[in-house]
Amino acid sequence: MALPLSYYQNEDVVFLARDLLGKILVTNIGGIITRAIIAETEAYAGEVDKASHAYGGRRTNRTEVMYKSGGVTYVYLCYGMHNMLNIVTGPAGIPHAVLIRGIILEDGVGAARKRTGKNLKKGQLIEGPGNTTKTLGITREHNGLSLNGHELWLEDGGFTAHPVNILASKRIGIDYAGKDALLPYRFRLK
DNA sequence: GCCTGGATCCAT
DNA sequence: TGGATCCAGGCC
Repeated sequence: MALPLSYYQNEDVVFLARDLLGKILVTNIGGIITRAIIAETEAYAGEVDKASHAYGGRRTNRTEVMYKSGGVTYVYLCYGMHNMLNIVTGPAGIPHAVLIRGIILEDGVGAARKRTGKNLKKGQLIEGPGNTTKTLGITREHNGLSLNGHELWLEDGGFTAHPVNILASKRIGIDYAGKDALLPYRFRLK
């Protein structure tokens, strides 16, 4: 069962970034199902967060999807080669997003091996947002998809991470964000 | 229209 | 530590 869209409309993006740990992320790419547990996330707090693409209310073709009502994907290209998957959260007009930075591969190992060229195993931790999308078969073609659809969705039924099993730290690769670079918005399962 | 650099990854 | 690779966003 996919999580209801109402789940994503919580205004507290930092809460959601933590809560998404342990949830199951499922892709159906051309009929091939891949399932993985979310193991690492980062919160991007919309207009007030210097690290966010929507900082200062920036509204462009790329960021437009961030302003939608929570429960859609935001996928963009980074460094000319890596697709980055975000979950848009919050009510319409509030451009919050959660970056998925790491997963634990559960099902669809064969497809994941083919996509990555690596000898991946069930239960293996996949680190890094670029590696995450590559493993799951996500590209920019999956930008703006509803998480209520048939290609990409989340399920409960992984587990709910206990606070003592969550590591909070500052975010990666956003040194340009000044003070905001120090915010403890990165969450990992221990 | 041009230029800069990036929410990365991997080999060196 | 640097190269891959390309486009968004800022500035002219």
